[in-house]
Amino acid sequence: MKFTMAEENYIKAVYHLQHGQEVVSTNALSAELQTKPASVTDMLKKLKAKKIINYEPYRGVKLSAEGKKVALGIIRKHRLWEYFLVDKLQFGWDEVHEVAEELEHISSNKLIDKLDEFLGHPKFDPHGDPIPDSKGKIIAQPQEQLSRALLHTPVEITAVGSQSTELLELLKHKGLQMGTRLEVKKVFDFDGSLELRIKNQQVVTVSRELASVLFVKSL
Amino acid sequence: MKFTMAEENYIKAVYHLQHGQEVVSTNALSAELQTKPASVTDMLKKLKAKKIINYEPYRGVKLSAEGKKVALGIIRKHRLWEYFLVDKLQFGWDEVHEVAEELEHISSNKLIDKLDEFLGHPKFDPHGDPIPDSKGKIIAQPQEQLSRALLHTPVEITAVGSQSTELLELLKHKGLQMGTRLEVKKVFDFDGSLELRIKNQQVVTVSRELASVLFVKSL
DNA sequence: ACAAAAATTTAGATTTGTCTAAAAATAGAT
DNA sequence: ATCTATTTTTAGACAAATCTAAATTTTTGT
Repeated sequence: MKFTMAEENYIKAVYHLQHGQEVVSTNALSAELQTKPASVTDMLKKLKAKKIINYEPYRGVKLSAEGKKVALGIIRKHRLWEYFLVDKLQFGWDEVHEVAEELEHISSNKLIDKLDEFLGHPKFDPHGDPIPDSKGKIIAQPQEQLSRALLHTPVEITAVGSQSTELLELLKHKGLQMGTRLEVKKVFDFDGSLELRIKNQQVVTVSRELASVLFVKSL
Repeated sequence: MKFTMAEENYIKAVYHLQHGQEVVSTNALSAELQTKPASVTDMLKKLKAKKIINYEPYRGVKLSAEGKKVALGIIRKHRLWEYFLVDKLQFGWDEVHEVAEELEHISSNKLIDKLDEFLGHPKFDPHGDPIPDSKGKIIAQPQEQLSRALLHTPVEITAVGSQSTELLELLKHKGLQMGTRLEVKKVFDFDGSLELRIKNQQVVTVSRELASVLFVKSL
């Protein structure tokens, strides 16, 4: 089955919002996609007719089995292109998201499989998110939030929970990126902010909000 | 200025059809773009309003200076992507056109400049067509039609005059591609067909139509 | 349990790019 | 020079994706 760009963007948004949630609300989709709730309702009807989602009016929405496959295909393309941009074209890891949003809609399957091979079948994109394989299989990452890391224990940043320009700008400013090694030195109960020591060098402070979207693994 | 995909396709079509012709007709655009003449008229009004073309009703259309710049930008993207697909992803030179038709609409200038650099600033695409540089400068190719080549003179194929699937299929079948060396052995006046000897080996016959869209240079 | 608030859907309109059918303009042939 | 054939444009309609405003359903607080 073929999909328009708009349809693909809705499918991807449902997939992303579905994590944790049982069903996704019209309002959540409207916020994610920067459209009005009324527009979301229209599209949900269309996707339901195509059997991509399960949807009953007022009851929320989830992807069908078929919908999940489609979503993983789009995410595979997005993350492979991001890897290409960083690894081959020397983009910064914080500048690739918008471009990949366009590239992910190129339809050729042959293209994406050859790109995958050219890149050496990478398993993670530059933000640390796993890349689905050509059958839609995706490595489940045991992600630990930085905000729950133990004090004085060396960890490495493995993923960021969003690709917003604002978040990526903040990370760059603090000197944090994928693979950065650090320890939590102190937690302030007042506001949940953390004091980190990066690679035994600079000390930086991050807010509770930031610490909750940074994922780490112990070293 | 930003353009929709449909607008970009019209701009590119006017550019391609303008070669040789003084002005381009509505019917020619309608044939090239597989749309009805009435749709072409609508779009021409829109592009005229954006000052991309010079157009007076019933009088045909040509690109403005600005329009030419836009067209060269799109062609640059198309040909760089074709080069990438063949050189890096190992596509056959006859399979890349359709995919490049999609990739050429990706908007990031940074992407295309980095791609150009990654590819080593190639001057010709896999069909032998020159790639405009980032300022829109394009090497004017002194193209000689195979149908006008001298008898018994070694030449090399440097370009093909169209990217239609049908043409590319025929070339593949005849064992002809970019860089193939051959000599014209005989010209049949009855139908304008040519007998060629490829690399001093096989002899193949090509029609007048085919010979007129193959471009060669003397060796 | 029920009224107010919030979320969601419906109804009707808009924009973009396309179409068909009909009208108008141009070009060609004698 | 004029009439016919061809080309092109106009007029009106449609599908996709969006919007605003109004109606409806669900949730929440007391």
